[in-house]
Amino acid sequence: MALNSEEKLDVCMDFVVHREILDSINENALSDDVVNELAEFFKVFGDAARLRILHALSMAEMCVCDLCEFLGMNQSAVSHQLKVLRQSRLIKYRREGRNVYYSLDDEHIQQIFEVGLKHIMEK
Amino acid sequence: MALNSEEKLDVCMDFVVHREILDSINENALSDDVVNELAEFFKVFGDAARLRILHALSMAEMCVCDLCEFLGMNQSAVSHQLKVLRQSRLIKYRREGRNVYYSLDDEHIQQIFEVGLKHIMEK
DNA sequence: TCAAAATATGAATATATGTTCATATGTTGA
DNA sequence: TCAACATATGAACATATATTCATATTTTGA
Repeated sequence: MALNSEEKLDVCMDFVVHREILDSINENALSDDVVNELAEFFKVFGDAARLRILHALSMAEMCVCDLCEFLGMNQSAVSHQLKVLRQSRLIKYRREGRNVYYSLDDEHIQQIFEVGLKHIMEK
Repeated sequence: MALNSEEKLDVCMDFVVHREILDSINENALSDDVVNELAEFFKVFGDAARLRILHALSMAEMCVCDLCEFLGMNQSAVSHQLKVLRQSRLIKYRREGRNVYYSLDDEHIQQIFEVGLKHIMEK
């Protein structure tokens, strides 16, 4: 298990450069499960249409038809994106007659936007 | 420009359901530029390998070879991912002899991780 | 009960993204 | 100057993702 700096590795051509650093980083590494869940979570924010939906819903509950008009996208595309957001548990919905009203279901979304905006503003 | 609730729209089959809400949301909508930049920014976090790189670099400066070993990925794949992170200005590098050392270049990365972790832990 | 509206969804297609392979570039020590 | 190492990168390929199209489901009002 524990390699020392004398052992060969197949990753690079020669020796690993900093064994001590690697050991300490491996100790504190996130589990595969956590990393994969995190990636899935952020992936959802990596699409302009979904961001616009989330941002709109942070201001008001909206039905699908409202969102189609706001986004300028057809109903099917919007519904597909809403499904992605639902499955990531970022939004929730309620039915009222023929309409389905969507709203945010995560109090961190605002923070996510803030951090992202800080990054793009400062750079 | 300003539609009232009597006018037809091609997005849905009939009338927009909530004109007032749409108007106020349109007023506060993010610009296309900002939304696209935000999406590009979050897209970078939407990959497990890049998350692991960022998380590792939050603990220590590392050379490419270290990262290959840590990730169990080949050198080319790692370099390609480092390029993505560089271009998003999330990491910086310095050369020291034959090695190139990478480190974080954005003080918001920690916060991004925290918010993401909160989400996956709570749900 | 039936037609029309609002929404959801599967399949197909187009596009974006990640990895690999081969090779180029930059650096060092002999 | 040259060989070997560390890293970067273009092209090809495989996979993932977004959108469209057609159609299914749910609900309401007549």
